[in-house]
Amino acid sequence: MRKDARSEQLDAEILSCLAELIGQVVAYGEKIAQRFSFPSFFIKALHTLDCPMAMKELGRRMHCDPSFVTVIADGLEKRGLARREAHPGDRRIKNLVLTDEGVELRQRVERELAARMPWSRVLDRNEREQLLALLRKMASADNAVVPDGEPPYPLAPTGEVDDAVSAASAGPG
Amino acid sequence: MRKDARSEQLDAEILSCLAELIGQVVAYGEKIAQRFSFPSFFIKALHTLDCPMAMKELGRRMHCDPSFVTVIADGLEKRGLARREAHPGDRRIKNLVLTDEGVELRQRVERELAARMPWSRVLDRNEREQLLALLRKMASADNAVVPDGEPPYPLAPTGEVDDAVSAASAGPG
DNA sequence: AATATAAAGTTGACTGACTCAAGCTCCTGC
DNA sequence: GCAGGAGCTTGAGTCAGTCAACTTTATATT
Repeated sequence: MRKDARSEQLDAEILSCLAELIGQVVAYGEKIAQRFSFPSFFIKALHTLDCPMAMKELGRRMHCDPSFVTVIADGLEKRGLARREAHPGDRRIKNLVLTDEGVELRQRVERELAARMPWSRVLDRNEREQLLALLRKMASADNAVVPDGEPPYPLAPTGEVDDAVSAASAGPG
Repeated sequence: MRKDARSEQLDAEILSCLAELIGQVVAYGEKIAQRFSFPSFFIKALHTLDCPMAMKELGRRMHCDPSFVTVIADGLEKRGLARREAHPGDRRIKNLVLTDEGVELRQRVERELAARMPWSRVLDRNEREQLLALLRKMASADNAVVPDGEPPYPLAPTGEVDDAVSAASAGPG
């Protein structure tokens, strides 16, 4: 069982490094939330809302109670960042849809976050491609189901680009 | 500016995948905490306490207020997992030291966590080595200072192994 | 068609993680 | 020896997040 023990050692070190990384990411998220002066779960919500989705689905993705999704939706709506829309065919469901303003803010936040993250600072292009490949493998292991039929929001990095981005965001798999 | 835009796109995708991964890690952490029936920040504390350290230092690493470290220390002490020890030379400082029981529990938790994590399940050995290298690079970018002079706690993966483990935990770099 | 069951969302009460301000003890510089 | 500051603690307070109960709508059974 030598190999297994070494393997566990490896996993443990990954966990340690990742824990630290998580700390950094969360800290940055909160800092940015403060700057925009709203609670940090709005950042999380904006990020998670990558396309129109039922409130239930948002709750699933954010690992939180449906009642809390109501709070989030209220907040986003009050600030004009999103609105509830009736689901055609099932009137129980309310789709949460970002407004233009919401999409714009989402882009800004994404870009600011991404720019400050360690991988943007210390990894070169090749390493980042490598990292993404590994992360994708892990992220898609458990869940990767998007209720298709809903178009994703654009994630245009800057106003200066047009073709490269749309091509990239179109085919992630 | 094409290259730059593509780069941002890459960073953004990394952030997305990582956000999902963080969700999974946190969720597992809470599940395990529930099983041991104590709050999940104890898990974090046990993990962070990889060697005796001042309460202040624990607070820094956990990104939380000193007063909350007091709560943590109280809890760990009450359960016999750690104790406060006077710092020789500065009586303001209290070193938080895991008891034998604490070290043992820490090992168990680490192993259970590590075993359930996505990288243990979907990445092969080579990929995990790759991942660790990348994570190390990022984690050490910001902070990587251990107040040396304090011995780290052992992280023996299992009880069935003896030599391989001690060798592995001795030289991680 | 009527009734039962269940799912999506909302509301209000509540818990508990976490912070802030103030205080105590001890160290350091003048 | 006193002023200021660091490390820790205490008590009060805040806010993120949950739980239980309810409304509305969909679906299954008879």
